[in-house]
Amino acid sequence: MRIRDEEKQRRIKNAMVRLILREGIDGTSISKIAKEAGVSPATIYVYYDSKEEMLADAFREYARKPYQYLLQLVRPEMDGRELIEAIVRGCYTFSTEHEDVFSFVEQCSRCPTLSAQVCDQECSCDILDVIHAYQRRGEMRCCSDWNMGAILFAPVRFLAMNRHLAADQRQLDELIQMLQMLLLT
Amino acid sequence: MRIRDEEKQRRIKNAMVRLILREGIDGTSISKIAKEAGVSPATIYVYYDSKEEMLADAFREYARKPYQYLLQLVRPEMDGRELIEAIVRGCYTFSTEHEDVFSFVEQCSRCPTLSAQVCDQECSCDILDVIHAYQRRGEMRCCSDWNMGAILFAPVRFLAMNRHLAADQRQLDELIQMLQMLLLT
Amino acid sequence: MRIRDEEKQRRIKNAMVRLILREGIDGTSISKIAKEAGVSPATIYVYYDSKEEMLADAFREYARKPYQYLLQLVRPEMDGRELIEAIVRGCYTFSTEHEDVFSFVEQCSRCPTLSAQVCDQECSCDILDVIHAYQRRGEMRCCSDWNMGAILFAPVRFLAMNRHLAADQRQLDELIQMLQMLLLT
Amino acid sequence: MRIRDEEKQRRIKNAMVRLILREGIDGTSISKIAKEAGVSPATIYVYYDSKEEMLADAFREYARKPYQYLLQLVRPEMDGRELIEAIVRGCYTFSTEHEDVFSFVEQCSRCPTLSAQVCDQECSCDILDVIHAYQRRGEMRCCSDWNMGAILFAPVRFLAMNRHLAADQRQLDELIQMLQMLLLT
DNA sequence: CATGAATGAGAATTCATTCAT
DNA sequence: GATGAATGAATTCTCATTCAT
Repeated sequence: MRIRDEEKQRRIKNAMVRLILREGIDGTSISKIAKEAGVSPATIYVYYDSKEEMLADAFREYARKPYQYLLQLVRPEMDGRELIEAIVRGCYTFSTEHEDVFSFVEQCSRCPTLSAQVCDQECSCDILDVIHAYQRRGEMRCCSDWNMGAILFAPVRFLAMNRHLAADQRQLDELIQMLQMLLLT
Repeated sequence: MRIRDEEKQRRIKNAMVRLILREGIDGTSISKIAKEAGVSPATIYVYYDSKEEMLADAFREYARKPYQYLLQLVRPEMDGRELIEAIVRGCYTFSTEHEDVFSFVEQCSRCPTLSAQVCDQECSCDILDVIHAYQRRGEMRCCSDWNMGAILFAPVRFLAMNRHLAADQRQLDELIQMLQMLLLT
Repeated sequence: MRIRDEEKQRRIKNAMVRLILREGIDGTSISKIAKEAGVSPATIYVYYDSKEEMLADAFREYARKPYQYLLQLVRPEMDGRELIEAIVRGCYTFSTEHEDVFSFVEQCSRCPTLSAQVCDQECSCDILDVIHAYQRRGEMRCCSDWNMGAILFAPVRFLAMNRHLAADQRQLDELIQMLQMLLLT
Repeated sequence: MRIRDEEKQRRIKNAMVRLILREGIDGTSISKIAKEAGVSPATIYVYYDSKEEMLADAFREYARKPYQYLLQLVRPEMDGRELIEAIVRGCYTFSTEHEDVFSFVEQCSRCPTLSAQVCDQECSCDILDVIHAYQRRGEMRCCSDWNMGAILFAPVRFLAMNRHLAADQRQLDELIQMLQMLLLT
């Protein structure tokens, strides 16, 4: 018996995400994914019951990725100012270094048939917990988690999305400054 | 004769946008659109050369819609505080009252094969001009247009997107307050 | 607009029935049918929503055919003896002259996913009505319709099915004689 | 070791027959059979070279079953009247108690790619031999074996097939009476 | 012997588009 | 201009079978 190959499943997922970056969800078919991953289309159905399920599964996994990335960056010794910079800059860096994952998650979260799979709030809860500590210590302004997420992540993602037209480092620096102004006490 | 034609083209566009809200771009086919619009698939090709072109055309048109909606709301006699409230609340209201258009634009702007069709900056230029006036008068903080757009529109859209999980009026009020704090001088 | 072609639908049905005679229901695919009918596989879906529906529709139509064939053969001036001969011999002749339809109906009526589509009793009701008249006149033995059908049609179909191994004219003559003996008064 | 093997082969066959009752020959695949039997698809190929061969083998085995069942029922001390009743009623009972086998054999014998595997005449030869004895003793009417089979088995199978619509015990009693009338001397 | 993984071939069906009227 | 019919190409997914362990 051939043993189930975790690495092959990874290859399939990666191929899918890469393709969706290039051609969009609606331009990405099972057979293209199979070709990109170097497996047979039928093999994909060894690992997933349907295309829908494959997308949902990857969405659920990758939606956490940017927040996990941020968690690695924040250090307890940072003050509030540094925290905000780390988060916003980290968010931007992730989007550029993993633009496939970034684009994939952005597309999925707007897709009506997929968006229900993931609650952004839940994905960001760990990083929100970090922020809660700063809020309790009076270093950061208090507001609802939804607004904290909205303010901290949405604008920088907007910049990242338009980075080819617009954003350079100065843009990002300015945004960081503004958010520090707004969120620090 | 001419009137009837444009009315039909509108029906097609509306049907498309409605469908894309329900089933996503990749679940929306020409024949489904035709059925939803009550016309023959062939009729769609009287008005558009291809599906791609139809999407692009609608994207170009609808991307301006939320900003046109805002322009109607702002009045010269508003002060900065009122302007920000009008914009943010208007943005939210548009998303709920025209959720098909909102979802359509969100999906298209994340789709790699469509996003190049539209520069958000250009769509928002009129409302940005209004803001420029406030900035010149010293009523609003100066920052790059990209960041102004990022801060003013992205967070409220995030709330609108998650409105079924999260956002109620209080959430929105809080966001408005924060943005007033940040952007007023 | 091209006009809907009844003759094309006929060609599709005929192709299907011919193929099912040669290769059985489970050896008959849409693309084989399309090839046999000289149309594109997609064209079949202009006329039917699914393979299942196509089979069901044809089954419903063809299940009546052998009984309609019999109705043509029986004449009011026949006596009971002649009636039975006409029916049994007609049943056999139909099976040989339209072996595709015969085989198709036999296969469908044994298939669990199709058999519910057709009630044999209903298909044979006209010929049963003819028999009822003979029964009322005392020319034929009375029994339930189900048993009349069972006795009149099932044995001759069995012979027809095995005609390559077994049945010749003498066999059929013998069967007719026996049924006359049994059913005449 | 040997015993375990045969038990597994039996499980596979039973699973196949059960499935074919539920979903028909064309809805029954190797992997469904494997799942139903609780083995791996590959295991099936330990016992059979191909799906075709598996079907053919089972058909050859099961086609004899109803006649073996009848043989158990007939007793030398029966007179002709009792014999006919035993056969017809037995035939019916078998169809209800082993409806999977009954449906399987009915389906296979109508399937053009399988029917050649089995000659019904050969399967029924033992029970026909019993009847021959009664014929030689003058207790039963003489006719060809094909017609004897046609008359004795086909009608009751027809009733069994339609048992949910039609046949109850009274129906069966009537049929038995008619066949006694016809076949006894 | 037994197996889950793997797959080329093919299944049913849908797609975007064109045709003929 | 408008249409339902028609279709080649592509879609998702399943199949019978083989592989490697």
